Amino acid sequence: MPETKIKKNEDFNEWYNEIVELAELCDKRYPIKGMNVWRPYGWKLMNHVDRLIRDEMEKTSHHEVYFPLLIPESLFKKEEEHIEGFGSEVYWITHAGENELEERWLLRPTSETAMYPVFSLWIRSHADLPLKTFQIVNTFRYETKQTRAFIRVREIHFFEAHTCHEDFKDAEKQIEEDKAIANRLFKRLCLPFIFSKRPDWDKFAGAFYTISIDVLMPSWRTLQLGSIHQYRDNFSKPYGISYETEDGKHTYVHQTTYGMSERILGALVGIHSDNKGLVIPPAVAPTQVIIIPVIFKGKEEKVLELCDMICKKLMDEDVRVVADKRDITPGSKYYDWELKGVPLRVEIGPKDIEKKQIVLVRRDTGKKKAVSQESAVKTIKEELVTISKNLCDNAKKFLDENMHRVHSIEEAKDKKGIVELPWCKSEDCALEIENILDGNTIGEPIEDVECKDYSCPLCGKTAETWMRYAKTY
RNA sequence: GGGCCUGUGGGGUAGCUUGGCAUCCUUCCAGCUUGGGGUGCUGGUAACCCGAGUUCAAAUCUCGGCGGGCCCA
Repeated sequence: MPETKIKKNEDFNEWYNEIVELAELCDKRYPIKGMNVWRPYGWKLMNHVDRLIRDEMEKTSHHEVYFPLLIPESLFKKEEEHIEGFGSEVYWITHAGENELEERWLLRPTSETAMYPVFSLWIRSHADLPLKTFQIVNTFRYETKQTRAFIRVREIHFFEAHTCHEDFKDAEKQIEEDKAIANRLFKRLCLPFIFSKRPDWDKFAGAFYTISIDVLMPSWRTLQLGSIHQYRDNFSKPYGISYETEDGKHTYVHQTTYGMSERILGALVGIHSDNKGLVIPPAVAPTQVIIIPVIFKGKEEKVLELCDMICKKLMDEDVRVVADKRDITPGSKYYDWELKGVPLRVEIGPKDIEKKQIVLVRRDTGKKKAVSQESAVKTIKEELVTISKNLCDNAKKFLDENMHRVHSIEEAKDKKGIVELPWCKSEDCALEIENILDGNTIGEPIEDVECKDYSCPLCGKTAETWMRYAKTY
């Protein structure tokens, strides 16, 4: 069996580095820190994730746009908190050709300040609302900390949805829709997650509030995969996005945004994969089924014929399938495709021709089974569903086993993963607990928040809700 | 923000202390062979991160840069 040198359960971070390179997801040898090359397989995988996101956007009447990469300094500076939050990590363009620019431009760290001046032109009346847009682009943040493939990078593959609404209430409805989108999307990715309302001091620069989408990695650190922001009219005022109401008055729109990145890929790799390589959920696997002909000299014809036939049948059913006819031994093909995380392998050899069967091997469990050629397509499609379910279940089990609702700091100290402690809503208490537990605040739960029988484990005041703490990426 | 480690063919390494022909495995290419878990054999391609310094001579010593990794705030 192929094995990584570093084992997942011994040194997760090193294992992760090894696996992204071995599986040819990205090439980290590009000579700028945090700017990695997407290799074909990694990019295909990312595109499949993007495809699911686009599907969800389509279903919910968001429209795709593409705004320029460069933003003039004057536009960027209109919202004070925003520039304070991002100021230290933007890349500036100061020169073009031989000339110094009169006004500096920056590479978007996110696109609010590029889009909103234009939204103010697009939106004139209530009939233009809601405006629901999204784009999938590269954004740039000058990261000074340690970078890590897909998890902390300087050029970010970024999904950002931006919406404008008549009032706060309608924007809140959008946030409900966003949560439903997350539920559907991450189910297909087999990634169980938690929503948390981030504490005020840690919300997005300029937001009224922020809801984060976090998963728990096998290193017991959380990884934030997405954010949903309620802006209220914090941006529409400085950027002048107003509309005429039915009764002829002018008022500012309320806005939301939704952001996700290639961190999803980092989570897929980290959570599902093993020491043999990637394990990719069928929904995003670039190849869902790999067919391996087992060829013996003189008998290859019938084997290849059957491979082609099964391959074609699966293609007709929209299964992403490849028949690997390379002139190398079957064993080395098994290694290759296990490394690449293909969910299901089909082996077809002379024995199978005789018995009118084919052999299926699952990537997640390694289990083999023979099925009749007649029912092959049906069984394969069922197996893909089963594999998905199994990946979901395993990941859910890990998350559940590592979420702890406790009432004292002492209890919290020896827990791995995410702990929830009663919280009095004071920033000082939360920051002190961060120190004691050597973790970070993730935020408050947004459901099941009842906590009135408990007191803050630090100051002793009656708790108003729970606060989650974890080590984070 | 602070500290430590590190950079040798595509990947992984030996050599560095004590300066003098760069080791081995793997990958890759060609051919034959093999084929239900990396088939075997033969041949071949391919490397000292960049710059400056010390020296007759630098992968090796010194300084700087860039890159990679780890730890602490």
